[in-house]
Amino acid sequence: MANIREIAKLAGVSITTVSRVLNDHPYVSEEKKSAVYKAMEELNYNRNIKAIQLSKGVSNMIGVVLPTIEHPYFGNIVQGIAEEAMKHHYQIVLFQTNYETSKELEALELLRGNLMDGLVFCSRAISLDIIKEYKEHGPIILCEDADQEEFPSISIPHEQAFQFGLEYLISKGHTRIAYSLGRKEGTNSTKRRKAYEHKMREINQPLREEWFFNQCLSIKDGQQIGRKYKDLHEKPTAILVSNDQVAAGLLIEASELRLKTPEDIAILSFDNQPISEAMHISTIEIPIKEMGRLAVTTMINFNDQTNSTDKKITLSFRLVERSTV
Amino acid sequence: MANIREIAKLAGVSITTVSRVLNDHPYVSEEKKSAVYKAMEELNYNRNIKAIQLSKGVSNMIGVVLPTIEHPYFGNIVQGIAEEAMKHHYQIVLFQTNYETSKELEALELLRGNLMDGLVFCSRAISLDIIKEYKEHGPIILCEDADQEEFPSISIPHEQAFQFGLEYLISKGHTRIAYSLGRKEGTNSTKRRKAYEHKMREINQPLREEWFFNQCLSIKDGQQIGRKYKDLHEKPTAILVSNDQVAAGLLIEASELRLKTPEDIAILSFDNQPISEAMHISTIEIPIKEMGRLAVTTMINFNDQTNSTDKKITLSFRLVERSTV
DNA sequence: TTGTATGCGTTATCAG
DNA sequence: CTGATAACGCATACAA
Repeated sequence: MANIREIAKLAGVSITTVSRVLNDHPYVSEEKKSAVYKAMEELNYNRNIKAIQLSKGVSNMIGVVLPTIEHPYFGNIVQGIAEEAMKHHYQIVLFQTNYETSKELEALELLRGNLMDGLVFCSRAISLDIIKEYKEHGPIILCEDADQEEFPSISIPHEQAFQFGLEYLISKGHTRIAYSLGRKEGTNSTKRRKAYEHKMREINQPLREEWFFNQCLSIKDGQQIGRKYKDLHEKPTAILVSNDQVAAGLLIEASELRLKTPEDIAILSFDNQPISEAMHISTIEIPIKEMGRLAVTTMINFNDQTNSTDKKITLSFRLVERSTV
Repeated sequence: MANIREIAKLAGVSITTVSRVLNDHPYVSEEKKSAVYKAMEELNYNRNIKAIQLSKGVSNMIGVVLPTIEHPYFGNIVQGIAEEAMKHHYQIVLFQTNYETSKELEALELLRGNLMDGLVFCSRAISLDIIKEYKEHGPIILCEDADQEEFPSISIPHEQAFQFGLEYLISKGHTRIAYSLGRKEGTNSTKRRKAYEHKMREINQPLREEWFFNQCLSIKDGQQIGRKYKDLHEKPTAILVSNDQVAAGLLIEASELRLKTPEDIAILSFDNQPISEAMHISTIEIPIKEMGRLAVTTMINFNDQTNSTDKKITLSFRLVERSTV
């Protein structure tokens, strides 16, 4: 592995000159330049990026923390992150944590070790207090609407969106409304839950524990809801579910139970993934990919932000009416 | 940012001793050790991983090249790669290429620059000849059954699997069989196409160009097939599709066209993703996640492979009979 | 336009 | 058990 020093020696110039040629700096005579190129050719030279990064003190790498890449929601965020990162010549380091705090901590430790320039938390299990300890080691962007002012965040107003969904269902004549969430804890889920409880109180509906379905992320979880629905004494007329995958599963199970949608059970979900379009599921679209893109631009512009006012970005949502409500 | 030198100075020891403490080397007296710890505490010391990597000449990073993370197939591979990589304390650098050779080349160039220890090609557009030029810069693992001996590969025997699928359909009485592929070019698709043509010749069936559906990857593509099917003069009685997403889309469209499955059109797909289980789609399971895992172990063991006999790993497949055939 | 010298932060060798 | 010194490979301030 030839290095810059050997190139310099063979080309009969200084290391600096080689470096200049390498980085397209001006003020290098054509003769020296070609001598350097020739030497590089001869010694089969390869730049060592890690050395450059060490010397410059940056890595052009962004760490991305998420529970799993297999869920469309996170696939989408990563897609957005990747697209934007590529534009700015950043690489992406993926941390699949499966919501294990030890793995999330590992990502933070690598940020501390300067391996990456910054971190994007797509979702987290670890407490904000712990994350705060790593604040000095680089920009950390949160893709959630947590009640904090420490970190920039990109988020969907989950509380309003959930409330909006409930109001839409109510406007369609429903009052007996069930709901599902992706996680029991977790910022987004908590916000949604709060919105639900608030709204039900508003229309004088009791909170029925058996109308709340937890840990619902996949198609399978949606089918599970369908089977539980069947055994329910008191049946809801509508359900607001955590995402399109769950809605798809529920719809499949409902059709097998000979339930009509929306007549027997209306379904409204979130995300607007391709599967919801294919199955004509009414859904509330949230700009997931855009969230990923903004996370990257926010990170890159982190240092030249004079005011901290625009550190918390809130995206919008949009109702997509199809035929399950 | 305090460094090892400052720690040494404050602790009143040499750099070497600090390094020893940092790396849990033996032969350091307790007093010096605690002095070093104290200094580290005082100066708020953080190790610089890039410096370590430069010094050691390794990065513990694996580059993963794939067209998009949004497709379940690749999500699955990455899941496998991530799980195995984590075990061995490797990080993953993601390259979303969208099948653009320039982006694939970028990944190769970063391998050349020693940014990663190795590369896994989950799928590629770039020619093998170009990849070969980067062979010396680190282990490159191919997740495909290409006709080459240069690189280790993990693959599904697509030709046999496709053939097996066709034979299964034939055994169910079908002779008029359509098929879809994910890509026009691409190693796997080419293999599948070859298997199809061979089998059709065997049972004396003509090759009908309009029974071949290309570029089929998503649910939407599957629905598209359904719409095209409707307008077909000569209709096939069965179709072997590229993956479960496509099958799901086709099944949805078929049901909207009031077509019965498998009576009017039998559907057999590949992968055995959750969606196929949910929709009772018959499919040929291939161990995608396992492929990712093996790619990592192969890469890690790359150097201590004495013989090259086990460099090409072929995985198996398995028919999952459900109700679309 | 070119080169010298120093820094980036750590590990490894070798002598003591 | 300990430490000086040389890598690792490159960038850059400063001097010429």
